[in-house]
Amino acid sequence: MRVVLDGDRLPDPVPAGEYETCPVTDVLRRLSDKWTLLLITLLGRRPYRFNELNRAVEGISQRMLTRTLRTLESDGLVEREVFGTSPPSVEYRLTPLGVSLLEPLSALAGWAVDHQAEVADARRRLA
Amino acid sequence: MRVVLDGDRLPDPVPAGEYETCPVTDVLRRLSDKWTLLLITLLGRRPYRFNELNRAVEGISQRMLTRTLRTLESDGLVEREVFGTSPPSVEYRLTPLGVSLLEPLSALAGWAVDHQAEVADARRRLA
DNA sequence: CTGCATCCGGGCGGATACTG
DNA sequence: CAGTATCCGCCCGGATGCAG
Repeated sequence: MRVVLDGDRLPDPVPAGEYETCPVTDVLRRLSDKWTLLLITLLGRRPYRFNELNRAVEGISQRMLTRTLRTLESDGLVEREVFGTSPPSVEYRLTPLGVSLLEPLSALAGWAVDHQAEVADARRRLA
Repeated sequence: MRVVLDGDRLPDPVPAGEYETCPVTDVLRRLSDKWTLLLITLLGRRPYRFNELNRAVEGISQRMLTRTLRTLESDGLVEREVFGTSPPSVEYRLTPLGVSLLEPLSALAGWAVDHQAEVADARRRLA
Protein backbone atom coordinates (compact mmCIF):
# COMPACT_ATOMS: atom_id res chain seq x y z
CA MET A 1 0.00 0.00 0.00
CA ARG A 2 1.36 3.33 -1.03
CA VAL A 3 0.74 6.32 1.13
CA VAL A 4 0.33 9.91 0.12
CA LEU A 5 0.08 12.63 2.73
CA ASP A 6 -0.64 16.19 1.72
CA GLY A 7 -1.76 18.54 4.41
CA ASP A 8 -4.56 16.98 6.37
CA ARG A 9 -5.30 14.40 3.78
CA LEU A 10 -5.38 10.81 4.87
CA PRO A 11 -3.11 8.01 3.76
CA ASP A 12 -4.08 6.97 0.28
CA PRO A 13 -4.36 3.22 -0.05
CA VAL A 14 -3.68 1.38 -3.23
CA PRO A 15 -5.60 -1.81 -4.07
CA ALA A 16 -2.85 -3.65 -2.23
CA GLY A 17 -0.73 -6.58 -3.15
CA GLU A 18 1.72 -3.81 -2.41
CA TYR A 19 0.25 -3.58 1.05
CA GLU A 20 3.04 -5.81 2.35
CA THR A 21 5.57 -3.09 1.78
CA CYS A 22 3.42 -0.35 3.29
CA PRO A 23 5.58 1.34 5.91
CA VAL A 24 2.55 2.26 7.98
CA THR A 25 1.21 -1.27 8.25
CA ASP A 26 4.75 -2.39 8.83
CA VAL A 27 5.38 -0.11 11.79
CA LEU A 28 1.95 -0.83 13.23
CA ARG A 29 2.54 -4.56 13.17
CA ARG A 30 5.86 -4.15 14.95
CA LEU A 31 4.55 -1.81 17.61
CA SER A 32 1.60 -4.00 18.32
CA ASP A 33 3.16 -7.17 19.50
CA LYS A 34 2.67 -7.89 23.11
CA TRP A 35 5.55 -6.08 24.82
CA THR A 36 6.95 -3.56 22.32
CA LEU A 37 4.89 -0.56 23.35
CA LEU A 38 5.61 -1.13 27.01
CA LEU A 39 9.35 -1.42 26.40
CA ILE A 40 9.47 1.68 24.21
CA THR A 41 7.60 3.61 26.86
CA LEU A 42 9.97 2.48 29.61
CA LEU A 43 13.07 3.19 27.54
CA GLY A 44 11.59 6.58 26.73
CA ARG A 45 12.10 7.51 30.37
CA ARG A 46 15.71 6.37 30.81
CA PRO A 47 18.14 3.62 29.81
CA TYR A 48 17.58 0.23 31.40
CA ARG A 49 19.70 -2.84 31.95
CA PHE A 50 18.40 -6.22 30.83
CA ASN A 51 17.39 -7.58 34.19
CA GLU A 52 16.07 -4.23 35.22
CA LEU A 53 13.62 -4.48 32.33
CA ASN A 54 12.89 -8.05 33.24
CA ARG A 55 11.85 -6.97 36.71
CA ALA A 56 10.14 -3.75 35.64
CA VAL A 57 7.93 -5.55 33.12
CA GLU A 58 6.20 -8.00 35.37
CA GLY A 59 5.14 -11.09 33.52
CA ILE A 60 7.44 -10.93 30.50
CA SER A 61 9.46 -14.03 29.72
CA GLN A 62 13.21 -13.78 29.13
CA ARG A 63 12.67 -15.17 25.69
CA MET A 64 10.26 -12.44 24.65
CA LEU A 65 12.27 -9.70 26.32
CA THR A 66 15.32 -10.71 24.29
CA ARG A 67 13.34 -11.17 21.10
CA THR A 68 11.52 -7.85 21.41
CA LEU A 69 14.71 -5.94 22.20
CA ARG A 70 16.49 -7.56 19.26
CA THR A 71 13.72 -6.55 16.91
CA LEU A 72 13.70 -3.00 18.22
CA GLU A 73 17.46 -2.93 17.81
CA SER A 74 17.39 -4.20 14.25
CA ASP A 75 14.75 -1.58 13.43
CA GLY A 76 17.08 1.10 14.71
CA LEU A 77 14.78 2.18 17.53
CA VAL A 78 16.88 0.87 20.41
CA GLU A 79 20.61 0.57 20.92
CA ARG A 80 22.49 -1.90 23.04
CA GLU A 81 25.64 -1.14 25.00
CA VAL A 82 27.65 -3.95 26.55
CA PHE A 83 29.84 -3.33 29.59
CA GLY A 84 32.56 -5.95 29.95
CA THR A 85 32.31 -5.90 33.70
CA SER A 86 32.00 -8.95 35.90
CA PRO A 87 29.28 -9.87 36.08
CA PRO A 88 28.59 -8.45 32.62
CA SER A 89 25.92 -5.83 32.22
CA VAL A 90 24.07 -4.60 29.14
CA GLU A 91 22.26 -1.34 28.79
CA TYR A 92 19.42 -0.55 26.38
CA ARG A 93 18.37 2.93 25.36
CA LEU A 94 16.23 4.59 22.71
CA THR A 95 18.06 5.86 19.63
CA PRO A 96 17.20 9.34 18.28
CA LEU A 97 14.95 7.54 15.79
CA GLY A 98 13.26 5.77 18.69
CA VAL A 99 12.78 9.06 20.51
CA SER A 100 11.22 10.59 17.42
CA LEU A 101 8.58 7.88 17.51
CA LEU A 102 7.40 8.88 20.97
CA GLU A 103 5.49 11.91 19.81
CA PRO A 104 3.13 10.31 17.24
CA LEU A 105 2.83 7.35 19.55
CA SER A 106 1.70 9.65 22.33
CA ALA A 107 -0.92 11.10 20.01
CA LEU A 108 -2.38 7.66 19.45
CA ALA A 109 -2.08 6.85 23.15
CA GLY A 110 -3.94 10.05 23.92
CA TRP A 111 -6.76 9.02 21.59
CA ALA A 112 -6.96 5.61 23.24
CA VAL A 113 -7.20 7.15 26.69
CA ASP A 114 -9.69 9.83 25.67
CA HIS A 115 -12.02 7.39 23.92
CA GLN A 116 -11.63 4.18 25.90
CA ALA A 117 -15.05 4.67 27.50
CA GLU A 118 -16.75 4.96 24.09
CA VAL A 119 -15.04 1.84 22.81
CA ALA A 120 -15.96 -0.05 25.96
CA ASP A 121 -19.60 1.09 25.61
CA ALA A 122 -19.73 0.00 21.98
CA ARG A 123 -18.40 -3.42 22.90
CA ARG A 124 -20.95 -3.90 25.63
CA ARG A 125 -23.73 -2.85 23.30
CA LEU A 126 -22.82 -5.31 20.55
CA ALA A 127 -21.35 -8.03 22.71
CA MET B 1 -0.72 -0.82 32.21
CA ARG B 2 -2.03 2.47 33.45
CA VAL B 3 -1.38 5.57 31.42
CA VAL B 4 -0.93 9.10 32.60
CA LEU B 5 -0.62 11.93 30.13
CA ASP B 6 0.16 15.41 31.32
CA GLY B 7 1.36 17.91 28.79
CA ASP B 8 4.14 16.40 26.73
CA ARG B 9 4.83 13.65 29.19
CA LEU B 10 4.84 10.15 27.88
CA PRO B 11 2.53 7.33 28.83
CA ASP B 12 3.49 6.15 32.28
CA PRO B 13 3.66 2.39 32.44
CA VAL B 14 3.03 0.45 35.60
CA PRO B 15 4.92 -2.80 36.29
CA ALA B 16 2.11 -4.51 34.36
CA GLY B 17 -0.06 -7.42 35.17
CA GLU B 18 -2.49 -4.59 34.56
CA TYR B 19 -1.05 -4.20 31.10
CA GLU B 20 -3.82 -6.37 29.69
CA THR B 21 -6.34 -3.65 30.38
CA CYS B 22 -4.18 -0.86 28.99
CA PRO B 23 -6.31 0.98 26.44
CA VAL B 24 -3.26 1.93 24.41
CA THR B 25 -1.98 -1.60 24.00
CA ASP B 26 -5.55 -2.64 23.35
CA VAL B 27 -6.12 -0.21 20.49
CA LEU B 28 -2.70 -0.95 19.02
CA ARG B 29 -3.37 -4.67 18.92
CA ARG B 30 -6.67 -4.11 17.17
CA LEU B 31 -5.30 -1.69 14.62
CA SER B 32 -2.40 -3.93 13.85
CA ASP B 33 -4.02 -7.01 12.52
CA LYS B 34 -3.54 -7.59 8.89
CA TRP B 35 -6.35 -5.63 7.24
CA THR B 36 -7.71 -3.19 9.81
CA LEU B 37 -5.59 -0.19 8.92
CA LEU B 38 -6.29 -0.60 5.24
CA LEU B 39 -10.05 -0.82 5.81
CA ILE B 40 -10.11 2.19 8.14
CA THR B 41 -8.18 4.18 5.59
CA LEU B 42 -10.54 3.23 2.78
CA LEU B 43 -13.66 3.93 4.84
CA GLY B 44 -12.10 7.25 5.83
CA ARG B 45 -12.59 8.34 2.23
CA ARG B 46 -16.20 7.31 1.70
CA PRO B 47 -18.70 4.56 2.55
CA TYR B 48 -18.18 1.22 0.82
CA ARG B 49 -20.36 -1.77 0.14
CA PHE B 50 -19.15 -5.23 1.10
CA ASN B 51 -18.13 -6.47 -2.29
CA GLU B 52 -16.74 -3.10 -3.16
CA LEU B 53 -14.30 -3.53 -0.28
CA ASN B 54 -13.64 -7.07 -1.32
CA ARG B 55 -12.56 -5.86 -4.74
CA ALA B 56 -10.77 -2.74 -3.51
CA VAL B 57 -8.63 -4.67 -1.06
CA GLU B 58 -6.94 -7.07 -3.39
CA GLY B 59 -5.97 -10.26 -1.68
CA ILE B 60 -8.29 -10.18 1.31
CA SER B 61 -10.42 -13.26 1.93
CA GLN B 62 -14.14 -12.96 2.50
CA ARG B 63 -13.66 -14.53 5.88
CA MET B 64 -11.18 -11.89 7.04
CA LEU B 65 -13.13 -9.04 5.49
CA THR B 66 -16.21 -10.05 7.46
CA ARG B 67 -14.26 -10.71 10.66
CA THR B 68 -12.37 -7.41 10.51
CA LEU B 69 -15.51 -5.41 9.76
CA ARG B 70 -17.37 -7.12 12.61
CA THR B 71 -14.59 -6.27 15.03
CA LEU B 72 -14.48 -2.67 13.89
CA GLU B 73 -18.24 -2.53 14.28
CA SER B 74 -18.21 -3.96 17.79
CA ASP B 75 -15.53 -1.44 18.73
CA GLY B 76 -17.79 1.35 17.56
CA LEU B 77 -15.46 2.50 14.80
CA VAL B 78 -17.56 1.37 11.84
CA GLU B 79 -21.30 1.19 11.29
CA ARG B 80 -23.20 -1.15 9.05
CA GLU B 81 -26.34 -0.23 7.11
CA VAL B 82 -28.42 -2.89 5.41
CA PHE B 83 -30.56 -2.08 2.39
CA GLY B 84 -33.34 -4.61 1.89
CA THR B 85 -33.08 -4.36 -1.87
CA SER B 86 -32.83 -7.28 -4.21
CA PRO B 87 -30.12 -8.28 -4.42
CA PRO B 88 -29.42 -7.06 -0.89
CA SER B 89 -26.69 -4.52 -0.35
CA VAL B 90 -24.82 -3.51 2.81
CA GLU B 91 -22.93 -0.32 3.32
CA TYR B 92 -20.09 0.29 5.77
CA ARG B 93 -18.98 3.70 6.98
CA LEU B 94 -16.82 5.18 9.71
CA THR B 95 -18.65 6.36 12.83
CA PRO B 96 -17.73 9.75 14.34
CA LEU B 97 -15.53 7.79 16.75
CA GLY B 98 -13.86 6.14 13.81
CA VAL B 99 -13.31 9.48 12.12
CA SER B 100 -11.72 10.86 15.30
CA LEU B 101 -9.15 8.11 15.10
CA LEU B 102 -7.95 9.23 11.69
CA GLU B 103 -5.97 12.18 13.00
CA PRO B 104 -3.67 10.41 15.49
CA LEU B 105 -3.41 7.54 13.06
CA SER B 106 -2.24 9.95 10.38
CA ALA B 107 0.41 11.24 12.77
CA LEU B 108 1.80 7.75 13.16
CA ALA B 109 1.48 7.13 9.42
CA GLY B 110 3.41 10.30 8.81
CA TRP B 111 6.21 9.12 11.07
CA ALA B 112 6.32 5.79 9.27
CA VAL B 113 6.58 7.48 5.90
CA ASP B 114 9.13 10.06 7.02
CA HIS B 115 11.42 7.50 8.64
CA GLN B 116 10.97 4.39 6.53
CA ALA B 117 14.38 4.87 4.95
CA GLU B 118 16.10 4.99 8.34
CA VAL B 119 14.33 1.86 9.49
CA ALA B 120 15.21 0.09 6.27
CA ASP B 121 18.85 1.14 6.65
CA ALA B 122 18.98 -0.11 10.23
CA ARG B 123 17.57 -3.46 9.16
CA ARG B 124 20.10 -3.87 6.38
CA ARG B 125 22.93 -2.98 8.73
CA LEU B 126 21.98 -5.56 11.36
CA ALA B 127 20.48 -8.15 9.08
C1' DC C 1 23.74 -11.30 34.67
C1' DT C 2 22.58 -11.94 29.95
C1' DG C 3 21.28 -14.53 27.18
C1' DC C 4 20.16 -18.99 23.51
C1' DA C 5 17.69 -23.75 22.38
C1' DT C 6 13.77 -26.45 22.56
C1' DC C 7 9.11 -27.75 23.06
C1' DC C 8 4.31 -26.64 22.81
C1' DG C 9 -0.50 -24.61 22.92
C1' DG C 10 -3.49 -20.99 20.95
C1' DG C 11 -4.95 -17.78 17.72
C1' DC C 12 -4.46 -15.28 13.15
C1' DG C 13 -5.43 -15.70 8.63
C1' DG C 14 -5.88 -18.34 3.94
C1' DA C 15 -8.65 -21.78 0.99
C1' DT C 16 -12.70 -23.85 -0.06
C1' DA C 17 -17.52 -25.00 -0.07
C1' DC C 18 -22.17 -23.76 0.93
C1' DT C 19 -26.53 -20.41 1.78
C1' DG C 20 -30.44 -16.68 1.85
C1' DC D 1 -24.71 -9.74 -3.17
C1' DA D 2 -23.32 -10.69 1.42
C1' DG D 3 -22.23 -13.54 4.08
C1' DT D 4 -21.41 -18.52 7.22
C1' DA D 5 -18.86 -23.03 8.16
C1' DT D 6 -14.91 -25.94 8.16
C1' DC D 7 -10.28 -27.26 7.83
C1' DC D 8 -5.49 -26.20 8.35
C1' DG D 9 -0.70 -24.18 8.35
C1' DC D 10 2.05 -20.76 10.61
C1' DC D 11 3.80 -17.82 13.87
C1' DC D 12 3.40 -15.47 18.51
C1' DG D 13 4.48 -16.06 22.97
C1' DG D 14 5.00 -18.91 27.47
C1' DA D 15 7.81 -22.54 30.08
C1' DT D 16 11.81 -24.79 30.90
C1' DG D 17 16.59 -25.98 30.68
C1' DC D 18 21.35 -24.83 29.59
C1' DA D 19 25.63 -21.61 28.84
C1' DG D 20 29.30 -17.83 28.88
